[in-house]
Amino acid sequence: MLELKNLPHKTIERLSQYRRALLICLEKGQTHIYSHEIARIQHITAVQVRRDLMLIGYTGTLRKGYNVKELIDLIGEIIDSQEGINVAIIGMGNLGRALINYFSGKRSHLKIVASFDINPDKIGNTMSGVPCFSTEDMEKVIREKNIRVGIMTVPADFATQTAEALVQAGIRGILNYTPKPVNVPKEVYLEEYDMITSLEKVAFYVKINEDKK
Amino acid sequence: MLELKNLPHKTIERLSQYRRALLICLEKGQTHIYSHEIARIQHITAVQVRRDLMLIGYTGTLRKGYNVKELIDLIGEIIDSQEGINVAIIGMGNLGRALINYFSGKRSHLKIVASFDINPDKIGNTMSGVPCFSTEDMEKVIREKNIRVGIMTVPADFATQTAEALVQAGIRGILNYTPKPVNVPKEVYLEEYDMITSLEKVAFYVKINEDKK
DNA sequence: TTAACAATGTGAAAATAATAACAAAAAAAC
DNA sequence: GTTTTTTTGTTATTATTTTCACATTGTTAA
Ligand SMILES: NC(=O)c1ccc[n+]([C@@H]2O[C@H](COP(=O)([O-])OP(=O)(O)OC[C@H]3O[C@@H](n4cnc5c(N)ncnc54)[C@H](O)[C@@H]3O)[C@@H](O)[C@H]2O)c1
Ligand SMILES: NC(=O)c1ccc[n+]([C@@H]2O[C@H](COP(=O)([O-])OP(=O)(O)OC[C@H]3O[C@@H](n4cnc5c(N)ncnc54)[C@H](O)[C@@H]3O)[C@@H](O)[C@H]2O)c1
Repeated sequence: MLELKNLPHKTIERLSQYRRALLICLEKGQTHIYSHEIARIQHITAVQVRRDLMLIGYTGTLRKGYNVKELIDLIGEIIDSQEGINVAIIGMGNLGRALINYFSGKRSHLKIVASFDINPDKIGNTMSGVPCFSTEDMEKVIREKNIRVGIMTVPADFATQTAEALVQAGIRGILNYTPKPVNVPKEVYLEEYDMITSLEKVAFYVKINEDKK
Repeated sequence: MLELKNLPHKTIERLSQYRRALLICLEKGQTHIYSHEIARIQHITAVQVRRDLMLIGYTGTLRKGYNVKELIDLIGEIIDSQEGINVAIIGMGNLGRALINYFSGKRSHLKIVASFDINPDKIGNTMSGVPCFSTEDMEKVIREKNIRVGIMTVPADFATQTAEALVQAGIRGILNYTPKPVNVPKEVYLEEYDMITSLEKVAFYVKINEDKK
């Protein structure tokens, strides 16, 4: 039997990316796609693509490639939850607003249903259909709306207390965009990302490439 | 001799993260730190930390741990360029503005010195000290200001043409925040990041954790 | 009809990354 | 002054991820 939890982490990330690319193909009316076409879009090898699809048990057609629609649906069955997942954004500053704009309407199974802030000017407003609540009501709203994932975009100084409040409220996953790493119990899945790390990595390899010459 | 280009990619990322944490320690007046303290902050093991530091040839003091100041400086010597790197942001929308705010004054060796847009309302403005130019002048400005890294935050439909223009202008590294993967010649270092992939990954592991019960 | 081609699927190998195990040594405790 | 503790540094081992190599099989074309 296909054991989802044994799928490599990297495969999960790539499946999300494949689907993103496949959705564009579908829109353009493309019905089939070869592994090497997916590979070229994602800057990886065709073998890698085929192996990932093998891992999720999808079989293409020889010489025709993979059925775009079918593959999108299968990836959905693998990585999405049947019942969808409600998401909240904590901290309606620049980044929080940018994310709400970006996500709104993008993925049907991931719904941003609430945002939170401490600034009274923001509380009570609605942005792209997402209402902003006071952080004081966080636990109540999270439970009422069955929010399972929180995206943290508060100032770094508030990262720790925000994570604690989210855990307290029974959140199941946190995506932390503040540059302050936070601690959560092991049953809460945590993903952290700092844009400065990415930029420093790019800068490092630019340096290396220049030195090579 | 220490061969920088042989450092594992993951080590580079972690070095950036270690430094971020160390800078906070330094601010607090902490002079030394143990490998297990760094490890706990980053949610990794102490061995991993020691191994990374071994790879860059840094030696701590037995029982005192690592000298915070020294380690910050050494990481700088490894991952920063001597002369600093000038950076541009292309697309001054929500995300572009958020990034400029976030980066400004954060890292002395990475300087955002220009932004670009096609919207006449934005061209000519300055944000956090960063002037906004027309994309028509991109090649000229990039060469004049010796900009080597570009951060793409334009709408996805303009991703391809923006990447081409950057390459044309002689850029050396691109950090692509649009959800559209782009192609660049191999001498240009490319890093792509899509927030939806991160969110879908969190959602997937939340699902898996719930199924386990 | 048959040979060449172009694609998938996968076991085996290689590369990369993380962890375990432990020696060495300074500091602390006794 | 000796033993215990604690921490670093590093080799060996294990785990994970990617790539190679090639069998398989429809399709195209000679
Ligand atoms: N701007 C970026 O591009 C960027 C990039 C990466 C990471 N970050 C990080 O993301 C975070 C947000 O960045 P930003 O530019 O949006 O900052 P911002 O100052 O614009 O927004 C922060 C928001 O959080 C609210 N807030 C403050 N304390 C709060 C609390 N305890 N609970 C809930 N809300 C609270 C503020 O009222 C404000 O609306 C920061 O930690 C920043 O370092 C930002
Ligand atoms: N908002 C987010 O949180 C978020 C997150 C991840 C990725 N993204 C992606 O980042 C990109 C920007 O997102 P956003 O929310 O800032 O969008 P936005 O619409 O607010 O901003 C886009 C900006 O780019 C400018 N622009 C348009 N065409 C351009 C061109 N050819 N050259 C230069 N500038 C041009 C526009 O004038 C505008 O200022 C999008 O591709 C989006 O998918 C956004």
